[in-house]
Amino acid sequence: MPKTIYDIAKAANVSIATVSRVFNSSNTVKEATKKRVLRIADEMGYHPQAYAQRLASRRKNSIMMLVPVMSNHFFTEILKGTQDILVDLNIELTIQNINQELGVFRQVEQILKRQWADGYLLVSLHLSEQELKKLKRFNVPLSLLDDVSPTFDSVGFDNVAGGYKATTYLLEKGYRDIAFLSGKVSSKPVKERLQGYKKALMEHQIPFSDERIFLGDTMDRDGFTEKSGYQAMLKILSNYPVPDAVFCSSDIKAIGALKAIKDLNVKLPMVSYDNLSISEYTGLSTIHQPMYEMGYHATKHLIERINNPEAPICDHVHDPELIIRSSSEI
Amino acid sequence: MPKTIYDIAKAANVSIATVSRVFNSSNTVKEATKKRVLRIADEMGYHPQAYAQRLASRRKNSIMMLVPVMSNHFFTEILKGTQDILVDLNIELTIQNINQELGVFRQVEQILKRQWADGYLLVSLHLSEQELKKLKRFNVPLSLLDDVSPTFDSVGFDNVAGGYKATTYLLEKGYRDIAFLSGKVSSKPVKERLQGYKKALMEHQIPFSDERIFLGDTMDRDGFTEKSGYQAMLKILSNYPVPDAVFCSSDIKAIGALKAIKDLNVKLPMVSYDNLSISEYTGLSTIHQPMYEMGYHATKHLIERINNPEAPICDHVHDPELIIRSSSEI
DNA sequence: CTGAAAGCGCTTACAG
DNA sequence: CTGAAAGCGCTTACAG
Repeated sequence: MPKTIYDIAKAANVSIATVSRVFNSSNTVKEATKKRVLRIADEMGYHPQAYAQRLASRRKNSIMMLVPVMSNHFFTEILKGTQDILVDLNIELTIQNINQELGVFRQVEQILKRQWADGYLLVSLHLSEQELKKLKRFNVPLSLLDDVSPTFDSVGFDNVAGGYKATTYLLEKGYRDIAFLSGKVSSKPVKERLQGYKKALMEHQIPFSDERIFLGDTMDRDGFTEKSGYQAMLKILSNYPVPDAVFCSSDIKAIGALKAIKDLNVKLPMVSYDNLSISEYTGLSTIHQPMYEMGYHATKHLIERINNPEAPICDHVHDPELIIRSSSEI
Repeated sequence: MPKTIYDIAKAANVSIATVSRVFNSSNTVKEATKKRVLRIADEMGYHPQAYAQRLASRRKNSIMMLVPVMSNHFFTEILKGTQDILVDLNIELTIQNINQELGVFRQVEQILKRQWADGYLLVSLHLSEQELKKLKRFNVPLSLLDDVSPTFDSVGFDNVAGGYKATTYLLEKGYRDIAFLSGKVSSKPVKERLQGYKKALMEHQIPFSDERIFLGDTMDRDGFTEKSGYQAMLKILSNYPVPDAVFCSSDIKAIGALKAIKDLNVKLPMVSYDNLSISEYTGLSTIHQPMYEMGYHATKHLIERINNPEAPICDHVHDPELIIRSSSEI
């Protein structure tokens, strides 16, 4: 049987209040008593139960991160930024995986209701503005990461600008027939990147055509997989006329696409999106997103919001940066 | 202010016991009452608080996964296996990140003491046998993943066999001077893979030499990074004589190594380890580990252990499988 | 089918 | 510096 505060109190010959004070590092406890209690607690393997503690204190000292883990590297970087803030403040972080197939909004709502944490970090969840407004009623600090919204604090990317930058680069190199290697079309970032692509075309007086959007057949993880990129590139290369450059919606897809290009032994310049750490080693020209900084800022905003619920809402939009490596230089 | 069970009880004109029963889907509540309570609760945005609920019921219905998130793809696959079991059983999963720089054992101990969950899944933590024994005293269900131990249920890989298989393949192709591209030498999987490498050499009467072990300079994430692989391969290629084949301790390192090979425009056959999903698209010959299955089995064992603490300890060791692609075929 | 009441393991004014 | 006691928001025999 696990030990309780009563067991420790009895063994140390003090009241439970004293034991509690020791564990909450109150400095009103005599040094000798403190030491004794700590020793006995250690011997008996005791530590206050998280649940009881949080119920009684009504403080949670914890924030929760909701993520669709699909985003691998992306997520790891964000996590580093988050942890760098939290460690100093001694705030606990719990990660909850959101299953994209099971109704994202309902899962979020369920979690908020249960009052696990002092605040929540919603990563890449892309809820609609309407859904976000509904979450307001829980009246709980909440920060969006990889998203922008007037409803909550948010730290996002300008995906439109990213798509625009990537496409413009290819246009300025003289390519006219640029394909868009898309992810799942309903995905918010994909839509925005496409929008930037269109804008760039328009500025160069190149008509946009639906037929220049290519998709893989596999659509798990919003189509952000190597396989899906491979399939789409196969389609691009079997098209007539073959486009003379490609803007690819993600690095992971680009890795798959690169293989198709290699397998068919052709050349096709490509710029993609994300700048994962493998991208540097596979020579991808790509749009970089400062993920660490995002994690850092979003977490910071959340903490500030917890401490001051009435502060004006703030949103950060990080500018995308184009990084040129070999994939775009034929 | 968040609503409590009292608010709902009052609004619905029932006792708090009835409200509680509704949320615990007891079937002793009259259908009409149930509906009314549910409607009112929904209107008021009420749901039982996790903390209070778990304290009162002494059931947690939740398991916790402890991971050093360093392992990207690896982890994602495992998570899928875990979730596929948990969803059906309606058990909650909490993910806790373990910081490898902050004393793994102490963090684990701390978490176990706080009694968050009914059981814990320790992923790739590689605690020593001695440390594991110390955890016994918490008397809590615990399953190891990517580890083997007689002390707890475990699902691991035979890293020695994997290293042996990879090296033997290269030996049988006729290569005699095979380098080992290592990760951090203190890492348990690295040690074991090295052991398999040595065993294979010995069987072919090839003397082992420390000078054939190459390391990168960057050692974050136990040296499992592209950068570290790149650095190490640069060393290999500047060595005289240049080895005629390489066994690389991880796919991520191999991606970096591949770039070095390409940059210097040489050829060097290589087999690596992990079979990440990018490996298929970058042509890595590698050792495959069935990660999904592992997640699945480890979770299953944990649930069984929770239901039957006295069952005999069981451990699964998954056999590694060699997958040949282009990187080893010059 | 429903309610009154004890209890889960803590924290924290309050009093000394 | 320490203790007695109320309370955090729930669940669950027990009784009806």
